[in-house]
Amino acid sequence: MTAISKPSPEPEGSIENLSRAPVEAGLEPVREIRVPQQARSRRTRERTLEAAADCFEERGFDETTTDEIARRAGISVGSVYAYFRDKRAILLELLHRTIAEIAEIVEAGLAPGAWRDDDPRGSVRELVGRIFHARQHRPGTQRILWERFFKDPEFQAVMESFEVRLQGAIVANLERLAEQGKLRISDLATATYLVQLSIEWVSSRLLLSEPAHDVDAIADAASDMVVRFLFRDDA
Amino acid sequence: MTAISKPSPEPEGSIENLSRAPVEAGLEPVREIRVPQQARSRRTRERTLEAAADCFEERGFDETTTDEIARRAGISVGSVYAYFRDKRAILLELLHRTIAEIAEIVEAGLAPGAWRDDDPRGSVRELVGRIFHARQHRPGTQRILWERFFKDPEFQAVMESFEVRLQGAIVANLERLAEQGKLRISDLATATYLVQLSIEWVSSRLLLSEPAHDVDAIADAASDMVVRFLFRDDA
Amino acid sequence: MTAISKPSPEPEGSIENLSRAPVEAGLEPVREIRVPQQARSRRTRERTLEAAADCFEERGFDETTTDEIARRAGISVGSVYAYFRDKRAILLELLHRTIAEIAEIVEAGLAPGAWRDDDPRGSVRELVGRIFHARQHRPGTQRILWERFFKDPEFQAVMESFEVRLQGAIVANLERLAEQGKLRISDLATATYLVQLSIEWVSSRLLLSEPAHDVDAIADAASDMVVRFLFRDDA
Amino acid sequence: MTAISKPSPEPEGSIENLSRAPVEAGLEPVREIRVPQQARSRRTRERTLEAAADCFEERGFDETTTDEIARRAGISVGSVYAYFRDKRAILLELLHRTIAEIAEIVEAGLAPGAWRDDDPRGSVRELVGRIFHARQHRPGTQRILWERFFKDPEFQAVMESFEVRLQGAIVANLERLAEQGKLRISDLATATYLVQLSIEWVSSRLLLSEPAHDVDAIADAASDMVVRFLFRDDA
DNA sequence: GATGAATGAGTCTTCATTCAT
DNA sequence: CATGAATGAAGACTCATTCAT
Repeated sequence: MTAISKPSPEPEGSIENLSRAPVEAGLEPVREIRVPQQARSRRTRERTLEAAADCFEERGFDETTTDEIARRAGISVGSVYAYFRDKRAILLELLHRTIAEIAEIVEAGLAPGAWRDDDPRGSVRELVGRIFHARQHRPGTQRILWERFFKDPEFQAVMESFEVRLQGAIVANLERLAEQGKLRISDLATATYLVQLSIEWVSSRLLLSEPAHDVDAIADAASDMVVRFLFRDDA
Repeated sequence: MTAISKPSPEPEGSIENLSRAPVEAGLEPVREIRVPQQARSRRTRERTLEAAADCFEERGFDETTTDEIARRAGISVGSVYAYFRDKRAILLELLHRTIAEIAEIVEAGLAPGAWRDDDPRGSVRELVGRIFHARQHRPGTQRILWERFFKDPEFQAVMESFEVRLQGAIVANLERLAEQGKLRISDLATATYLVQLSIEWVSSRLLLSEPAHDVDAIADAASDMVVRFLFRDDA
Repeated sequence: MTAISKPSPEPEGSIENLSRAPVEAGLEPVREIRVPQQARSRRTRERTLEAAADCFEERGFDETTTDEIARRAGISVGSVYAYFRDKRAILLELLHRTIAEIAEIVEAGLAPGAWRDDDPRGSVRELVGRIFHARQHRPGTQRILWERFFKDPEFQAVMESFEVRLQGAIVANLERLAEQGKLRISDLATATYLVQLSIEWVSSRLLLSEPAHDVDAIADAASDMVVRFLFRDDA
Repeated sequence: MTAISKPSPEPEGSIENLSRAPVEAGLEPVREIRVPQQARSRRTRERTLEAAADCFEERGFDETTTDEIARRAGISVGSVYAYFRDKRAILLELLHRTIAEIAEIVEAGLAPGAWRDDDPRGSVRELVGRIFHARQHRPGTQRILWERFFKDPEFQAVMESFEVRLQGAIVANLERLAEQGKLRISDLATATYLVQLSIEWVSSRLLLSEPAHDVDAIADAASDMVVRFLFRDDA
């Protein structure tokens, strides 16, 4: 069984620490996690994250040992544990970074400049393109993150919170179109939920597949699906 | 679509931790896996599978020990290993069974009797309903299976091969409608791929969520999405 | 820091194992501790205890690794952990056994047959002799146990409960002598507390010392101290 | 009595885990331990000792990390190692200080002014009172020191050397009383050994106990025990 | 002088799997 | 056939100590 720490919020008390002074219960050790201030520190922390991402992608999360991460980062295990509570915390940070990167790419397609109310079709197509593009970034890491999604509530929560935010941004644009009478659907939230999950999943599955698929054709078709679902034909 | 049909016997190199078998390749230990003939044997094997499914759902695959499975099944570890090559083989069989159950439910909706060319909308809605229904069966196990899907190529292959079969069945029906000029799309394979993945994912995500969603409303909307994507308005 | 598990009564939940399925909190793994029924089992467990006692005496508790214990017992670490929750549990059992052995020797000196009301001096001297004798058994182990006494409340509690029992047995004899007017003290409990602690400590310290002391002379003197404290001169 | 005066510098072979110093004997690393001259240095060293004492009392010696000590003292780990060879050296200094404090209190009761040959009973009672009082100082630290006493020969040696000195001081007083024919015992050394150990132990055990005991009553009884053991009734 | 980043050997414990009884 | 005792490789994590800055 691989050692996995509990989702972060809770204090470490209930885990590991085997090492509990029987004499004085209640006082937890509270290992300090170093917050890098100097350049050397920051560099070490960064190298750890990169090395971990590489290892996770190559061998998987459970199959990667902290020793391997350290070796690959060219540092010692001790240093890994100076910056991260445990192995899971490293992946959790990779999740946050990955989502931030995806969000930046995708949400740019929903901003006023990018989204054009007068060309919903084009806007949808571009958004789909952005999502597909974002999912091509660090596919190995994204695979690991999906795997954790089903195992670890905190990972699930983080991903869902991003999805919700994204759906919110989409609904905001749709609401304007609704006022213009261009929409075919009335329950914007449900429709957006469906559309967002569908596009997300198709793009995620593409990154798992052998590159046999014609990604552009699929993006085109996906846009068609979304457009026909949401918009009146004369929109 | 990738559908690696890697025959079971080979140990999965990339899936460590699942079998700490001797490293020497070639000379397989050749432990005989019992194929139960008598009723009592079959019953024992069955109990083991049920016990394993319960354990996996409660604690997860990695977190379940073979001892727990044996204890829950009321047998000894040794007996577990008499019927299954290893722990992973148990989950693999659960995967096959789960897919068989889902397939039975879903493919019934594609059979001549159930699918009505004169009512594509209704047929789609019923199919969606069947998929949603199928995914509600043993949601815990399905969660575990998705988790493995991202870790283990064989699990991925098995699932994809079901998807391909399902898509084939859908395409078969669509082809008739295409001949009748009722379809809006031309690339049936791609469209079906999109539709199948989307519906599958939405239904899978519903089983992970708190039961806050209005499943019927989502099924309705999902049907709308599919119908508008595939069919001419006058179909 | 050496890993020490919490005193046994509490469930393992708050400790170690790291390995907690994040998905389903609350369900603890509960490693089964094997209760040996067959002869082979019992023998393995016994060998483990002996090996552990030897190791602890030679190197100390913290300095002994479970691997060393296993190696010395001629078994594998896994087997050690099959019979004992953790390293501390082994020492705890050694504590219980040691106390049982000491108790048997010492309490025999307080039984009706051994204790003679008509010869309090002789009875005290014999009791002191028994205590000194008992403390010479496995002195290395007793040293380790004293060390734990100051670190671990459960060890302290076990030892104190033996002391209390012993004091009770002494008081029972003194009460008869009190009725016969032979005692010089009135607060039997306090006097017994003093006497028991003093003799115990002197005998414990002797086992730590180089064998330079004249144990018999000290036992004689200790008896004198106790007798003069408790009994009238004409008793 | 054994009083091994092992000079500090040598690393204690049997006390592992206290110094993971290079194994090569002979070529000592010769890290300079700073002897503070200036007031600020002395203050820093002092703060470190206080911080360490606090930590040790709260969590125990093994459970306290040098980082914790440094943090609590408001300095860096490096500085701790500038003033102390290692963690053990800190506790060793606390031992010396504690003993010095106890000695001051107790030996004052044996000085000509305090000890009154014409009132042995009162003098004994006062001495017992002083010992009990001394043991109430920093009980947490004293608990840690007792724990080390059983683990570390140097700690044992230091404590025993104090005991020997104390016993010497007691014997010096008793010898005068012996000349006055007031003593009941002839082997002063043995008797003093017994008495010193007994009182020491009773007072030490009181500091471990819940404060349920009537300390004064116990001190009274302990004095009675000693007096009746040592002195003629008409003394 | 002081700092605190880095080191890495060392330990406990787990659990899939085997095989003697 | 079933049992369950035994195996032992493997891995996460700690922390005393050093030393470059």
